[in-house]
Amino acid sequence: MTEVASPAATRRARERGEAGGATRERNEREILAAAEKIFAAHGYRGASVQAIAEAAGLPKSNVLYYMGSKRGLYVRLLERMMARWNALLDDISVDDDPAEVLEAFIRSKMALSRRHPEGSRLFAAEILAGAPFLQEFLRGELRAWVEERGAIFRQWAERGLMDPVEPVWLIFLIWSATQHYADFEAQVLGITGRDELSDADVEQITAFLIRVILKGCGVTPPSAAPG
Amino acid sequence: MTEVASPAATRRARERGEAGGATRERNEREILAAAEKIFAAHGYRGASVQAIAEAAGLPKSNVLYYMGSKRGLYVRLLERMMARWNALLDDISVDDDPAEVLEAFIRSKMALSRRHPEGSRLFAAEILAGAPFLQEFLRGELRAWVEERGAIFRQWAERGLMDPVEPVWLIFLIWSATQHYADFEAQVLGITGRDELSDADVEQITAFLIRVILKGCGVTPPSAAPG
DNA sequence: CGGCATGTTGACCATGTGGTCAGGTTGTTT
DNA sequence: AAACAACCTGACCACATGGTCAACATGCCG
Repeated sequence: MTEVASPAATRRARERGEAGGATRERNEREILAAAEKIFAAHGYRGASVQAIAEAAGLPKSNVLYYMGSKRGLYVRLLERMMARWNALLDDISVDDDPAEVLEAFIRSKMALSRRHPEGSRLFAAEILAGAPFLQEFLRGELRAWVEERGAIFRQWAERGLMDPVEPVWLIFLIWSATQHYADFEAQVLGITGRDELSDADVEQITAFLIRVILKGCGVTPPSAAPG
Repeated sequence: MTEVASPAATRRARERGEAGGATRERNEREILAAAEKIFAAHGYRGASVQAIAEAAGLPKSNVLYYMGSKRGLYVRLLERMMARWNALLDDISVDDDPAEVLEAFIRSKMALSRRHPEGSRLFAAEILAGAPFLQEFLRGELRAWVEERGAIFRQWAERGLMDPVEPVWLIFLIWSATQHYADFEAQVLGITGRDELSDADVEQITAFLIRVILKGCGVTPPSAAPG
């Protein structure tokens, strides 16, 4: 009567009337989402494949069938997050307006933390552990990214468009301030006494950061630019 | 001939000519330091008593003999860190100078992160995991701490001593910016290409943060106060 | 239908986990 | 010396870990 041996996930998929090839894609997505959450909360060692499988609603064996190994799954998640990261503020030039660029930088970084809080925490946990999987990325791509932007900031300072601050510390300031709301969400919610931050809250925080950081660096907002 | 059964730690202690009661104290200190490092890097679940014992140079049984349980050890470490935290910026008043207070705030928070990077990371890992052991502290003591300081910031704004910024976001900004250099040390070192941050680096960063944040909030340094 | 790739999973394995405990050594007091 | 508490630790336990595998189900092609 009841189809005892029908795989749970496939059965569920079929009940929703999904097309053939969509199952794999859906399962993978669900596994990646579950894994991101577990790895973010407990770090690489603290996460167990069993816990990921339960969060994804699949047997442990199935998770390993799709992902090969715990390590492979973790690396894949890190790479996904680095790709999102790399899409940020891809091209800026010395001729751009500092105020606009810095505002866009803060906004897009804040949006990334808000859209992918688990990914952000996953990254944080990896760094806390000493970045065993990300050494190369940090010392290579990311370092170059920072230096390129830093060079532009410096030229802006020379042109008198902003104070002569050390660009690297400025970038770290923006990173930390924005990342804080994803990584330390539990602290933020506990102290503010809320269940979650609304879009309005986030907009208010973003505006605060833009205002304080731009003013703090002596960057004049575009509307007040000398004509 | 050789005293086979003499406990390793005790033997070592005696070789250094330590007094009687000092051994326990020394072992406890060593265990706490080792545990802080391991918990900070791998979180509560990811840390193993075995790893802590090895880092402390003691048998696992000995660690459990001193600390009772993994959980008890973890809680003890958290409490030690919260005590350090609570000692910060204990009493400020509306009549204090905003510039001096904010500078002292940033300086002392930066010093805490620098003096106890492992404790700082331990705290970060606990928050990343959703603060399972610190809910009470966050919603109680720490929240009250923030609200008290916030009230003073607000009065300063009313008196025109600083811009009317939301105090909570300002406190989070200072926390995140300072904590960053402990929690994300691996990232900072990777990007700057150094082995460690020197005292001079830290002083430079501290000065940068003080300058940008005070200016960003419209706080006039004491030397330039209207007379 | 038959055949083959793909998907699915319970049972299993070696290893690691937190924690207990018996049996020992040491330090202190008498 | 004797007695007692404190200290120390290897051996052990029940359980969880990441990963393998054989057995089976299914999807798709002819």
